[in-house]
Amino acid sequence: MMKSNELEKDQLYKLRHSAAHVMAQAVQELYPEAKLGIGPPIDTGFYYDFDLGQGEDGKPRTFTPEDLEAIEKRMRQIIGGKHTFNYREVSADEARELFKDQPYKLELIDGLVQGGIDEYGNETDETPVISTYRHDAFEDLCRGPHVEATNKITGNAFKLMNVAGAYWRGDENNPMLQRIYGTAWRNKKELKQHLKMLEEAKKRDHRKLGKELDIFVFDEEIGPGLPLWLPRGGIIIEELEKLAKEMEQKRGYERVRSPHLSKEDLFLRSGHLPYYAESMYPPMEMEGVRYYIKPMNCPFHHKIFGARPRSYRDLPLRLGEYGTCYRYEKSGELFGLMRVRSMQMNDAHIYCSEAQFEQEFMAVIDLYFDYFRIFDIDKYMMRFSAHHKNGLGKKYVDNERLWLQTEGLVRRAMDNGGVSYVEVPDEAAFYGPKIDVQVWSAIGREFTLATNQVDFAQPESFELAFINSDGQEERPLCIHRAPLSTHERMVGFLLEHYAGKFPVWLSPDQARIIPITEAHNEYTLQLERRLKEAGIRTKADLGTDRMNAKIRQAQLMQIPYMLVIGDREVENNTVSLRRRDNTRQNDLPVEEFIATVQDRIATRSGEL
RNA sequence: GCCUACGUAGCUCAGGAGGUAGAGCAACGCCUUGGUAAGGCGUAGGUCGGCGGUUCAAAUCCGCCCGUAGGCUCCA
Repeated sequence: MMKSNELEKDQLYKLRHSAAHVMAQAVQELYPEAKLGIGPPIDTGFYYDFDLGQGEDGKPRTFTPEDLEAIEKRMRQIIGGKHTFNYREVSADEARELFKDQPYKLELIDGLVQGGIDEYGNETDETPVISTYRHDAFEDLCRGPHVEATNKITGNAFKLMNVAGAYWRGDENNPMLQRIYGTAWRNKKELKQHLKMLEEAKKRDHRKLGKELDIFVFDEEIGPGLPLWLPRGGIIIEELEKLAKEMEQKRGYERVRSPHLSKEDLFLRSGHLPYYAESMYPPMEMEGVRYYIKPMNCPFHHKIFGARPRSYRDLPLRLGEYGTCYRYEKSGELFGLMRVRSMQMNDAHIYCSEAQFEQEFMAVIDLYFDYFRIFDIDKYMMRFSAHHKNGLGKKYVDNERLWLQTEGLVRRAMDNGGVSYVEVPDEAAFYGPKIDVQVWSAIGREFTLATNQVDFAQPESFELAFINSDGQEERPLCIHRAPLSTHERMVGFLLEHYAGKFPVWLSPDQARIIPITEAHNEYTLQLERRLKEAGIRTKADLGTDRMNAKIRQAQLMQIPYMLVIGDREVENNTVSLRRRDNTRQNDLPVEEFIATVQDRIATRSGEL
């Protein structure tokens, strides 16, 4: 028996799917030339893809926002018609006749007939049944389910949101269709709630907060995807790096450094040029030699491993570096700090024997959990990204045996460690499988934050070896890992995660001292000096604004501690503490305040 | 890269169906000496993203380019 929330989800699903059909009918009436793609329900609504053919200028015709209004209006009329949804099964020939003017539908029918391909182009084991749903004069190839009749869709609880181009079957070599996204809910109140939620999410968008809190900027003249870190952002990065160094030092990592570019030969050997060239900045040539800027640090670390003979006694060798990498992401793929072209990675490579693999791999997973605790992260998903055999020799190193073997190693390690994960095919790196930590941005987009990857390919390309206890040469495995992601993505994520309210240890400004009148300036400056000496990032606000205005500014910048200084404080050598959560503590001895804050910082506490 | 939309002062945004622009905040100056989220007055600040075209005249119309947003593709 279904749980009630699943049942509701199912009803919503049917409602949204039905709304997609109604939209397709409306579009077809308004644009008789339109060819239909697919139109499934999604998380908050539905979409449908259309091919509108060519306009008079010979270019593909597209929708404009005004078109959406007309479509929405017609949809309401159809909904009001209370047409029932009728299911029927048809033979392949009937289906082909029915959709003879719909090339995309014919392609779908072929997929069904041949079996093994569903409407998204993915493989399926299901027995093909060709079915349609009809309401009013509109019949669509569809396996349902649907609501009983169009009036189950609430006329004022859906909204067409936007138009987007989308490639047929998600392949950029296919024609681009016009996709209309809609959102649909049970009632008007739910729709309003959803729209309000979208507004709220915008407020914690890291791009907005980054601007408001002076964390980073982009400059047109420098280039897209190349962020500038402002002093306040720089502090956050310094703190993250400090954390990483502490954690890695305790776990036996050694720090190395490597150049930002290298001769072409290195990336040919590593496999980056064969598999990854599209994402690399083009080469520069000097004295007849081609150089590339590095998209990853691994080849350099492999060279460090190989710089001298290695014994099994050296293993595991853990080489860490906050390396700066550059990747040419396509212009449309850039997204604030979450997807950039210059990035500094919390990178390390662990070289170990196969016997050591499980322990080393799980030590990295444990490190993840340590970080999650520090940052109070509980909404994430571990994704086991495996290869797909169709990509062998294209996006993946062509050695199926080693793929299956290393994937088995990862699966066993995770299962033995009792760590839950979702296995997803065709998401691996070109050199091996990985465990990615998936998180979601404020507006709901999914990102890989951290990653833990096995590499069976590059140790071989670099002919890496160590002498085992039997005196024989043995090939090490390499683990690539970046638990703190890149500085860019991590700060972007943390901005949204904390909604700008960083814990004290990460806050760019930890304390702001606010004198009530000029008469208190001297004590204020004295206090500023004391706090700074105590290692607390402090600024005295001696500006000409009134105290209230200064407090407001400090609040808006999410500064954890505001110290208001007046006659009482000067006289008693105390502070009047206002925390950013608006809790107060008056007549607090300075030493006591300092001790508390120092403790919060030292323990990286989340408490104010 | 592709589809759609947007781009006016440091920031948030008005305005403009062709006649070289306006507010609030921020900045600066003066007044105000004020106990926990904006005290008052004033000054300065923009060839309206860039380059071309149409026009007597372009911020406004057209084209191209750059950047940004929401998607598609791709991805740490």
